[in-house]
Amino acid sequence: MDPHRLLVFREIARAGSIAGAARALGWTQPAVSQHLRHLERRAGMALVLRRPRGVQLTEAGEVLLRHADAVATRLHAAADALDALAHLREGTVRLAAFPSASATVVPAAMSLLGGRHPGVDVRLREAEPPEALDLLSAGEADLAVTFSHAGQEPDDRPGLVREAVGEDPVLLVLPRSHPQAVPAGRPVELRSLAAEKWIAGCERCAAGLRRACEEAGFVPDVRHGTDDYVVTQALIARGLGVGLLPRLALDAFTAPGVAVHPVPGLRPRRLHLAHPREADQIPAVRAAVRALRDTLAAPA
Amino acid sequence: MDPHRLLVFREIARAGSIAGAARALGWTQPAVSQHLRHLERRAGMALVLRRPRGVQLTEAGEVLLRHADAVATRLHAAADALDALAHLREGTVRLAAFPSASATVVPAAMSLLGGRHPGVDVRLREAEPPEALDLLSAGEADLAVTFSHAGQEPDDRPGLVREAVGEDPVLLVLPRSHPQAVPAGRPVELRSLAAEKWIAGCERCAAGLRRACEEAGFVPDVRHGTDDYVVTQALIARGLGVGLLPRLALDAFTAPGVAVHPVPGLRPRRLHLAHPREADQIPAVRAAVRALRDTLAAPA
DNA sequence: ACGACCCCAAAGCAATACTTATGGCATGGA
DNA sequence: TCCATGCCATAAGTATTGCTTTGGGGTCGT
Repeated sequence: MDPHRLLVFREIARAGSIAGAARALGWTQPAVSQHLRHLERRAGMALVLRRPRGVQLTEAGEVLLRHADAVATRLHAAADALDALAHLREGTVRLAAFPSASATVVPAAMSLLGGRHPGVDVRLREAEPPEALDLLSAGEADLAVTFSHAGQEPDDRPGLVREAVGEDPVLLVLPRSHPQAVPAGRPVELRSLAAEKWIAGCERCAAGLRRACEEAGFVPDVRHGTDDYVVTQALIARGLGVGLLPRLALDAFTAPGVAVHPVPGLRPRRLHLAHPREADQIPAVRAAVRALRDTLAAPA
Repeated sequence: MDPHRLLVFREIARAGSIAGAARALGWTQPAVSQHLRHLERRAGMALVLRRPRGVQLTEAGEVLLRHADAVATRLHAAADALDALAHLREGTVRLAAFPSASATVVPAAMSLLGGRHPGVDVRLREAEPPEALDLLSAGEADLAVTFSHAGQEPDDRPGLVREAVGEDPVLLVLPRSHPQAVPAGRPVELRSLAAEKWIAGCERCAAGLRRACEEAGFVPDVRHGTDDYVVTQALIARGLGVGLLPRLALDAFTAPGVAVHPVPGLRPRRLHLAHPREADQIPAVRAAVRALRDTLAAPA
């Protein structure tokens, strides 16, 4: 049952004649006539009776017409649904982002996106960069916000593309009672902290810390490790060590008992968006990328 | 939204890969690839993500798939419905027949048809031949049982075809008390009734009567006219006249007070089936024609 | 009786759809 | 590491399909 012919048949029924259908379709009369002939041959019976002023549907024709109408309705519905997705009246983006971004720039970007395209739905899933890329590879996420520390080669995965969207300065976090914590906000050289006990973050952040210390000429004495920046600050506030935290984490939360200081020469971590190579052919994803770009480009 | 491509897309989704869909369809891989490309171009966005082991549907692809499934289901339903009509598991025949046939051969034929094809539904409408042909021309009936009296040219209408299916002898009906009514069933010459009062049937039957009398050498004295054979016999039984009635009418009903006699040389009326020219391309009509033919060919 | 309007059939041409041929990319095993 | 395999895309060629052209028959109005 060729669906194209079915739609032609629908035009015949609507026009009441083959010639009328041809006019409606912008074709010649024999073109429509042939389609009808093929349909009738496949059906094994007459679908219309040829009368002087046009055609009249047989019972089979009436039956077929109902199905043709249903098909046509579905086709229109399909086109409308795609149109809604194309024009961002609908759509879903499954977004994976690391915690400190999920608490800061991502909500801001979601808000921006929601203002631009109210119909687009974002589903956020918190994931550290490696897991986030896993989600992309597995097809369980459409878009990921990731970071990589200075000197680290961000992992490239087949099929995924990465876009640098900004930097996130890494700052020194001291106990408020620390001798170097005054005056507030003064730059502190890393090498002056060679004797401190350190609290490292996640594996990738710990690697970033070690590399920075190595460049400063010492090996850090890492006593504790946690990828939770609230925990890190709690430890620091109690004087159990010092640490490095990116600004996004501190934007999300700064403990009362800690002091934050810039470290001259300490390179920021770089922020990335990642998604499957063809995902920028998905309007909702493209819009989400734009919203995240715009948010990250704007001054904090 | 080209429905053919939509079905190809459905195969892609089912197979999980373009190459798999091509195998399922018996095509080469680029053929399917091109269909998908066209769909995506018209949609304005990606419908699948190309991955090393196949493709993964995007949100738009999932949406489209649902519509494609609905379309495919409808197409199958349409094919099934036509198949049911083609194989006479379903179907309707709108039959028009004149009264005396409606009371005799038509019920018999309907019963025969019902035994052969229980799913086929016959809707009978009683109509004298001219009206029956009108119904055919107007598309309000599919098949008509008509008659024409000897010497009458049966009216041919454009677009309709006629088939002779038998004869119906015309018999003389006398009051039982009539002098010529004994012995029962003896042949009676028409000219011996020249002095009688006559009761005529419908217009066409009255014309048949006049013609028969003319051939017998007299003009009948027509006192009453009715196309109802029960009324006719009631009048005859009361001695208000004599008349001619076809055997089908008498098969349907014979009044107690009348006697029936053959008339030598009186030509029978001819029975016809009529239908639109292409209506024999309708299985249910064809089956009804066969049933009527078989019934009329069989001995009463 | 003619012209207008339906319809069908056959043959020609052009757009579409599929094939062939080739290359890129990712995965898995020798 | 490299080759083999399976996925995909692109480009060009071919063949079918689908539409047009042309010609002819029938019915209905003026």
